[in-house]
Amino acid sequence: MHLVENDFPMAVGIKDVAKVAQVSPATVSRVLAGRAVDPAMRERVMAAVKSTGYRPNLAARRLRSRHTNTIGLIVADIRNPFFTAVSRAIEDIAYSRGLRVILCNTDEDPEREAMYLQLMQEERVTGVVLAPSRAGSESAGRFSTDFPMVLIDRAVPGASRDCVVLDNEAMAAGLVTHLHEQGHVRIAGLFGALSATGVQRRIGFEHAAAALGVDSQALSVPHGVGEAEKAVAAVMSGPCPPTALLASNGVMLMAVLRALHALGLSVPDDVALAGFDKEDWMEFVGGGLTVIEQPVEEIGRAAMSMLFERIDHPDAAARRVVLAGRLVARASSSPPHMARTKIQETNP
Amino acid sequence: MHLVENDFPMAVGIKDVAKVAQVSPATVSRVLAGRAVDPAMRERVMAAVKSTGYRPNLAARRLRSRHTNTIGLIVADIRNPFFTAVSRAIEDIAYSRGLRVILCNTDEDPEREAMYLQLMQEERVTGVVLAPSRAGSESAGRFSTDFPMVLIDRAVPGASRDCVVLDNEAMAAGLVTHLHEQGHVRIAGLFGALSATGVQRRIGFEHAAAALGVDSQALSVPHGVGEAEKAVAAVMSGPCPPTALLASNGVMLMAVLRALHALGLSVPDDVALAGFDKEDWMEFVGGGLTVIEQPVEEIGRAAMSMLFERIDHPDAAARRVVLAGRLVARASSSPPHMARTKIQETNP
DNA sequence: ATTTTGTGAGAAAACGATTTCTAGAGCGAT
DNA sequence: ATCGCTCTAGAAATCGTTTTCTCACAAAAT
Repeated sequence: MHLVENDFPMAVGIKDVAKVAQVSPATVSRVLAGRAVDPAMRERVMAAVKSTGYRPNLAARRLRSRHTNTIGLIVADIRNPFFTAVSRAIEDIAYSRGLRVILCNTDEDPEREAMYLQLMQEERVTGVVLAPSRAGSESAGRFSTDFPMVLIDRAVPGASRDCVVLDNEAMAAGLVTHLHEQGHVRIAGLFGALSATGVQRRIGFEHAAAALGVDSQALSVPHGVGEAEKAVAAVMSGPCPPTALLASNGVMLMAVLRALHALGLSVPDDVALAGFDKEDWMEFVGGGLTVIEQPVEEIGRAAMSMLFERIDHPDAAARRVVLAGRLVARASSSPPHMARTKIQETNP
Repeated sequence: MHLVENDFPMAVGIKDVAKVAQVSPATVSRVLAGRAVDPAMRERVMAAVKSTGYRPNLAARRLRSRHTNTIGLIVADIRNPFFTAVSRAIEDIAYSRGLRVILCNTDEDPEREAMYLQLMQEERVTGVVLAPSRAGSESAGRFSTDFPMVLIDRAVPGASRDCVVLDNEAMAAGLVTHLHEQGHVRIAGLFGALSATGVQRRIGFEHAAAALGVDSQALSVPHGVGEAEKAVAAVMSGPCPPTALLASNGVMLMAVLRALHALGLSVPDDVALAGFDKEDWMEFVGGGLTVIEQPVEEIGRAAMSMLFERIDHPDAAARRVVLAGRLVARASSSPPHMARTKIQETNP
């Protein structure tokens, strides 16, 4: 027995198919594009395609036809489950519409973001969905691109660009209100320093805290391993530590949890915890983590339909879709001092 | 103030640049490709590129040069953190080598997998890294493609194809051995029905259990929400339920956890739990989940270097790289009956 | 019966780059 | 001084399709 030798399929092109089917290349093209041709010829062409194993060369097709049927999807962090969820939604929609997707991951690096945006230009993509980094959102918002683009998750408030975002301020305020209702009056919030989202959530947090008379402390945490841990350690070792912590996204939530774990503090007995982004595992820690769940599918759908409309009407006015999240209240935001209360009941 | 009007950049091509720089298109091409040209001309060309805002058309470039500098990455489930981790590693390597990546997600659907493989053909990709579904791995293993391809994570044992896989049998056996050492003698394992990986882990599980005299029960769980929950409920409600559960991957582990939660059982007090794939949150549940950690970066690196070698030597013999995982032993695999033991110590 | 209209198929142009081919220039060796 | 070699730059061919152009033929309208 020997391996299947490479029979040298020798790059069968449309001309070869045409020769086999005894028609012109143009006719093969027309058959493949599903346009009107004589049924008998169509039959011959289909047979020839099958027998030759012909696969059209997409580069040639795109060059000549001048549309790529490709969209770019540029996200800041593919490991963040929020982005993978949105990506899947977008990908499904795109492929069901016959569009290919180029997925790019910037790792919150504005330079890589710019590089990818330029790549999209060179690919002559039909459109782009972009979750910009903070620095990126400023330039992306300002400068005009050759292709339709919609921003998701993060967007500068001023720039006139299509975007779909969460109502971050309201959601952050909702979280603070919830914690306040649970009896928390000293709350610290940790916000990503690099994303517009983090900034907006911080603003909502601070305003709500001020309005409710909550003693609040907002920290901007740089992107990078260990940063959140340091911040939590600092805030919890103060003279009068907060009774509740708020994290501005799922990754941050994870980092806060690790920091608390390292400090030997448990949720919610020693400190309450709430945040953004719902991930599957969150129902198992701290008796269930209280979070704002984002409508990921809807974000994807909205982004894609905005993109399609933008493609159809390049000169229409920019629109901004603001979606609401859902507060998932669970045990991690329980009232403060429960642990101490219990001890007092038990000890004397 | 009015918006920036679209000034119709009107598709500036290499000829326009050539005209501005007063050289031939060939010279522009050579400058851009970094080949030897008169420094003065190079200067003029660079200036012209900058002033015209020229971006090369990749479709044209690929058509003429006959290489796409693109690799396809086809994974079964992008939401599975294992695949996102491997994807990131591969993406980083590819981009650092000047290759673009097309990321595709098959959702364990052999039909989509075949569709994507065909797409890769049409894109004339330089190579493909594929994590096949079970049905897919059989066909992908058998049939020859026009491009170099390496399989990751899952691979049929017989087929002569490059692949990099975990030593699944040994790792599963290691997990069983570990549980046995902890005193567990009744273990149930849940394995994905659709992946070759699941099958191999099941074999390792069964062999090790038999060798150690462990009372084992192996279940194949179909892909789909709720399937694992049903299986766990069935196995735990039997007359003599196992004292430990083993899950064949991270997603399964999550599902088992949810099922146990629903049944009101806690880990490890009511039942021990261990599995494959290490995710960040796992240190927080059940006192820390015992898992086999896969060397994701190394898998990505190995896959890429195999792919490069395959590209350089298309006719070399197929190779199989088998990597070892690392057992992360934590509290979730604690000895059985600890809860009862504690109660006995405390109560009398 | 003749002109108009419409339709389908082949020939040829075009898409935008890279690569090959060709010619001229520079330079060292005989 | 001539030959031959290397090297650079422009002209032209080329990659594999789709699209436009052209024409023949058939059906509809006058």
